[in-house]
Amino acid sequence: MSRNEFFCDCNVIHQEAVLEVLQKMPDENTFNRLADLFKLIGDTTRCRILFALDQREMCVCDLANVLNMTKSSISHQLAVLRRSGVVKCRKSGKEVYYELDDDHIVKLFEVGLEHINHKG
Amino acid sequence: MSRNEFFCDCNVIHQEAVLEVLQKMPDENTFNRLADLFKLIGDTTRCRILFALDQREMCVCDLANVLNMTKSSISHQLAVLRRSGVVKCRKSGKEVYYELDDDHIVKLFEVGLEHINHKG
DNA sequence: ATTATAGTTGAATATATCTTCACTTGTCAA
DNA sequence: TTGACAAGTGAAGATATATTCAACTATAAT
Repeated sequence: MSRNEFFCDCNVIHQEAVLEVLQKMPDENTFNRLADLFKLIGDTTRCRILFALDQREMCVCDLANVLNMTKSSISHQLAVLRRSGVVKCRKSGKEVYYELDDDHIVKLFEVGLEHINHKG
Repeated sequence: MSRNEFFCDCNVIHQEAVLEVLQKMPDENTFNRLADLFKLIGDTTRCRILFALDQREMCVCDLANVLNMTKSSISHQLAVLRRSGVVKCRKSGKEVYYELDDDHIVKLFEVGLEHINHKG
């Protein structure tokens, strides 16, 4: 096989391996959404927000105190989480209360914690 | 309660909620490691590499062809994955074969895929 | 030995993203 | 109606990170 049949800057070592795996690979969109999901929880601040909201519903000010960060910073991150559909909110007077809106997030945390407790 | 007992730029709305959640929160190190884990798989390229390696062991050149990217780019990302202990490699002649070295990664993928299939 | 190739690596550029700051909005209380 | 405060937001600055490019190493084949 010549290198030009594939799109990399090298020769193909194992053609059948490449083709076999290519067939099994999900499409680009799936990977983008998967990576976006993990990127979403791949930030210390958002991790802590989600963990806190898994304990109980909280308003922005409470979260700011729990995380020891400014309301503005928390609010920006909550907007990200809201847009991604992993948290939802309800307004009550001047306050806005947030809670988790996704069971999978908790599962991901559990598996993630297993991982880091298992490793050094 | 005065605002100065807490560290945020606002008053505390629900003191007991804050204290209760604070008690349940893991320490900083745990969140850093958790976020780092998710950040690790929160990248399209690394997602695809890990997915491919979950199908079978592959060398760098094969991976480059599967992902349609340069060897250099793949190699950089493999170094990241190696340092984090989620892949391991063995050398054979001129080639270096990589494989998954972490069961949790596959579990995380499964839960992640459930999530994105469940949502729109 | 020389050449070709698989793989790694450092530096640089480009891009994404997190926090801060200043301002705005909406709601409650006086 | 005015003041206070919770929350949201756009812009800016700072930081992190992904890919490219150009060496460089190591191995195999001639």
